[in-house]
Amino acid sequence: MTQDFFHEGDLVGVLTTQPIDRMLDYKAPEGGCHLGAFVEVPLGPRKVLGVVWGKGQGDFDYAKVRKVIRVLDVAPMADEMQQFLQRAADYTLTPMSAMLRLATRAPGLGDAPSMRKVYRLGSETPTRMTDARTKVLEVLREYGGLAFTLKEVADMAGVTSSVVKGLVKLGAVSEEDSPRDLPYPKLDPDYGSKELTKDQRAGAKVLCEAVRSGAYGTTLLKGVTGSGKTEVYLEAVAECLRSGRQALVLLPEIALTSEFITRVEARFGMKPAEWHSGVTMTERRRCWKMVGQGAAQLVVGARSALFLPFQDLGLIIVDEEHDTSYKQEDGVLYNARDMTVLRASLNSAQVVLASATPSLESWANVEAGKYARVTLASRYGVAVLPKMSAIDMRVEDLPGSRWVSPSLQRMVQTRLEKGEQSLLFLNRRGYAPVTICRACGHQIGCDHCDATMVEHRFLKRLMCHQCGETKPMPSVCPSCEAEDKLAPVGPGVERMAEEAQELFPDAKIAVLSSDLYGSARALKEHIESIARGEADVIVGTQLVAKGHNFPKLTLVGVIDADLGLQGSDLRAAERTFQLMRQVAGRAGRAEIEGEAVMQTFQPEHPVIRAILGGDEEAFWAAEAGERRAAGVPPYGRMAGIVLSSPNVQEVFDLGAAMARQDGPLRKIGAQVFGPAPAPIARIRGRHRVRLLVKAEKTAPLQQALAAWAAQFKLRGELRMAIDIDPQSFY
DNA sequence: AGCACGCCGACT
DNA sequence: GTCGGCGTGCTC
Repeated sequence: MTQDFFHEGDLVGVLTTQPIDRMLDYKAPEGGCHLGAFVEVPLGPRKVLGVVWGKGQGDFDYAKVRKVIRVLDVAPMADEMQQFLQRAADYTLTPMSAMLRLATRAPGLGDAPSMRKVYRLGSETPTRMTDARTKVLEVLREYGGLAFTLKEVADMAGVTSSVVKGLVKLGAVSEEDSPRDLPYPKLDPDYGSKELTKDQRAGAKVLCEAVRSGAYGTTLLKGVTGSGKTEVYLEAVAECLRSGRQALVLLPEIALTSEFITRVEARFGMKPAEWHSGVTMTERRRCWKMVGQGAAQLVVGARSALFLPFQDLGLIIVDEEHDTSYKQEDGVLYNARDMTVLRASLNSAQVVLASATPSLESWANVEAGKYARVTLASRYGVAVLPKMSAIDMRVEDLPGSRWVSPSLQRMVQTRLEKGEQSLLFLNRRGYAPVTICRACGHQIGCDHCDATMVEHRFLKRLMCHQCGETKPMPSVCPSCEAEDKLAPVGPGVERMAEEAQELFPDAKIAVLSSDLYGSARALKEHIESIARGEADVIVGTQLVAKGHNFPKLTLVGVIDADLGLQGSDLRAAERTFQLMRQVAGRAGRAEIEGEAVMQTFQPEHPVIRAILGGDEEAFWAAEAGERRAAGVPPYGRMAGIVLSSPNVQEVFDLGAAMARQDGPLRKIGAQVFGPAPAPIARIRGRHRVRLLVKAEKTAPLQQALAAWAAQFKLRGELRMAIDIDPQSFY
């Protein structure tokens, strides 16, 4: 058992938020401190935030050891939280100080609890009554001794604040100091229980029993849109609240929170705590502190809510678990879904991964018996699938620069005439074409990798983004030797929009791509206007799949269904499949029948066939088979290393040196690919180069990566980021 | 992260 | 001489 209290003068090891990747020894302050205490410590000329991580090392010149300045007035970090941060740091190869910064992302933690004046009914009766005074006293009497802020009282009574102040002077209203950070109102698990369908009841029962067990476990909750997943997992939340433990619901997008909060309020009578980048500083601080004191029973938030200081976390819901935004792509690189499972296992908590279209990782974990599974049938009985079919692009008569086949064009035209919406879907955003032969469907691949070559316009060459190999653009197809049939595939959404406008000159075309919007709000407004019908044809990327409801949408045309099938992005087939299923869910809700078509050069490909067949298990089995054969996640492990610098030469030189000196990686049988330009080759003036590392599932990848990276000193402006389990590959 | 220290080129 | 660029190292 580790020591959990330190007396004044004892040596303690403190982890600070400063980027020093080790504990520093301090002397415990007057009155001592607990293990896990949040403290302020002197560091050079500054005072910094830290956590008492354990006993001091005692290996530092004792005369130089300084004393902890003070213990902050917040709950100490729980032992499980310390372990969680340590394990997450080890897994993601993130310095501990950066993990601690993630866990202390609330303003004013060090401040004394801030106070404000509150007002309640006093004991005296004023000698002279006025209408305004009567109003105030009536309102306060009505709320039986509850305290309110000055503004609240004045507003409720419909008087000015000076009336209230006058009553304070007379003693008829009392004025007191009260902490600004108030506990969240109690949620009532039985407040608004809804009548559930038989299916939902069965699912809820399984989840509630798991919660009652008080042990760790993960359950995949699968149900199509409209099957009532939310109601089911809210029952698990209710059960968690009854057991007196805290619950956390993670949502992939801030845009979804306000609607969700409303549903929580309807179910539990009060609003839960909210945590994401959109909440105010004051509210953030309140949330952080109250979560730490156990005075917030339920938190609804974005992925970073996983790092809140829960005292007794019993349940974590990851809604839309397949959503790629759970993977943090800058700063500390972590996958919130995976970290959720880690945190829950350390807390003896339950995890519910909810999705209509689960990720292959989760599917594989169910298959392997690691996760339980609850499947909800559609509320409308048999799941309604839209008509799904393929358009064989090899037989379509299509000019070189066009991507909407005549067949698809006719289908869109039909919808236009009926006043319905069509969506032209591109599997990836930006401009990242594949070179394909229009005669035989052959895609030009890299000779060294299982990846397609990407045309780089400024270089006038083809380049492999896995290994960096380049070759000149061939004039005949390497497979069927047809001349002048090679064409770049994968137009950017902007190019698609142009084509759509030419094909449908009278239609209103809307482009929906995340990189076209400055703010989340502007994007949300645009989505809403499209949903209202202010577009006839939507040209969009992945974004459209994110749970937005377009009631008038009845046709989805996947422009480039092939992109996922050649290893350019290992999750592209999965995403195509998820999109198709989500369209299916939507079509099942609307009264009008939906239809989905995929343009493909490989209609006989097993993945395409599985998607069209509508047989999910067949799709996952086929996809799992491909990934297993390729040794990629979830059957193998990958890591990305991104090097960046304002100096192009510098990054490429280091990248080449790292690829050469791969001893530590070869020791564990891992392979290095690259360097190649990173997915986004230049960000804010910094050139980026990426290496990919592939290893067997059981290989000690992190240690090898650490040893490998340690061989290189980063000087000047050079930066290195290691991304375990990267999401994007293209 | 900051901040001091120190080593080298360019200036008063 | 000495001012100031920033590369290196330290903070308990």
